[in-house]
Amino acid sequence: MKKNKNNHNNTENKQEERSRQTTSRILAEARRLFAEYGFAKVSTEQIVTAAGVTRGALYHHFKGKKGLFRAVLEQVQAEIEQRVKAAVDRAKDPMEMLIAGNDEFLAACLDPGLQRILLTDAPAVLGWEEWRMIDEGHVQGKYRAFLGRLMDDGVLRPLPVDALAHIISGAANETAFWAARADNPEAALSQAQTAMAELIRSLKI
Amino acid sequence: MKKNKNNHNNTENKQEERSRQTTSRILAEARRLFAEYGFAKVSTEQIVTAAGVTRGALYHHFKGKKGLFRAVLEQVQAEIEQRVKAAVDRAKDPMEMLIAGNDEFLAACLDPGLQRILLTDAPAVLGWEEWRMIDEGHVQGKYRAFLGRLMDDGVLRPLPVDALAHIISGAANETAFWAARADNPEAALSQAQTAMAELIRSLKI
DNA sequence: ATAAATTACATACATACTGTATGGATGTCA
DNA sequence: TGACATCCATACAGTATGTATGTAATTTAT
Repeated sequence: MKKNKNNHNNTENKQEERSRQTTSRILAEARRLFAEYGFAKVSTEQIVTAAGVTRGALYHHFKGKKGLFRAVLEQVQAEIEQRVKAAVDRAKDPMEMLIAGNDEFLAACLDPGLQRILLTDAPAVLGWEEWRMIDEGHVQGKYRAFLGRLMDDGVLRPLPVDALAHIISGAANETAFWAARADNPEAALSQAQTAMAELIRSLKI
Repeated sequence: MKKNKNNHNNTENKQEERSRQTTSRILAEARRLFAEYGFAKVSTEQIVTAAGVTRGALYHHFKGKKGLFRAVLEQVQAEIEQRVKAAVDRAKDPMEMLIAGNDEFLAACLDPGLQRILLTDAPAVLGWEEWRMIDEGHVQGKYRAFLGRLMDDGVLRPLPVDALAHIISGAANETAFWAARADNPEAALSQAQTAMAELIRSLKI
């Protein structure tokens, strides 16, 4: 037997608990260090030392440095998705949902550390295709869905949905970089949100 | 004395010629390998072997692997700038120039190898800020210039120029990735160009 | 013209980092 | 309780970068 399958509820399992602790501590330190210094400049040794374990633990729980990065990325993506989803749900009609989601995405990406992980390192480390596939399940997919729906409803002019989804999401990514580095990031964020909203609205029929 | 200052015309200088040869061969092989495998997966040894020299030559002419990458990037940027410039010059009014330049940029970025160097690896290797500064002098600056001019002329709605320049250029970058990976890249390119042109035109007053 | 100095590399070396193999300690289950 | 699995530390091998040193070719100075 491998798994404790009939351990239905919370029969306390010390190993599982220990694993979770170690895994999450490695994950947390990796995220902090990747955010601050970037993937290439952080060694696995630094990460595990900060987490109070050895590289053995890292390679036991993750598929190498890349695997660890992937896990960090998924965590970041999940958090952003949650924020965006909440903002979207607060909006009324689809058009406002799209814009609210975009606003929230821009706001969430205002942190340079998060940007480095999500937008700078991820495509380089995982390759654009894998990055895109991961993002598709979180942010990118939503853009496409809303744009498609808005076109079907006759709110937006008919345009190639795929192309447009990438246009919008690419614009958002790059704009987030810019806003984060601006002299006044908050003001820049606001400008970026306004400009993108204007642009999206100008796609109406 | 250090320099051969009074070597005005083509008094043949063997050392200079040799340097140029070596430098350009290293540069060419580096570009080819970076394009195919990405910065991280190519070793300096591979590059110099392909170029028929040793790592000593590389470190003599460039500031390490990063310095070599920077040189490759500048070369790529210069080529793209030239293509874009030519396309812009062929257009009539400023609005058409902007769109023609954008079309040409998208077309130039259709090569995945070029994308990897210019859009994927460059920000990760050099950091977003240095990447931006380099691009500012080539592509990004032109977007801003045209957008600013079109607003001053009252052709485009008044919007924050900086934000808009990043929106457009970010959209172009991401769209290029998408088009290059599409089942039919040529068709996707065409769609991307059309969609972006539509979007830019919809910013008119 | 020849000695001195500079340039353009090649070679050798020190260091660092990744991934894997191995082993031990603890926990789990029959 | 004994077999087995899990978790993780340690040791090791391979590879990569950057630097220091040496050398031959070439340019400059006298």
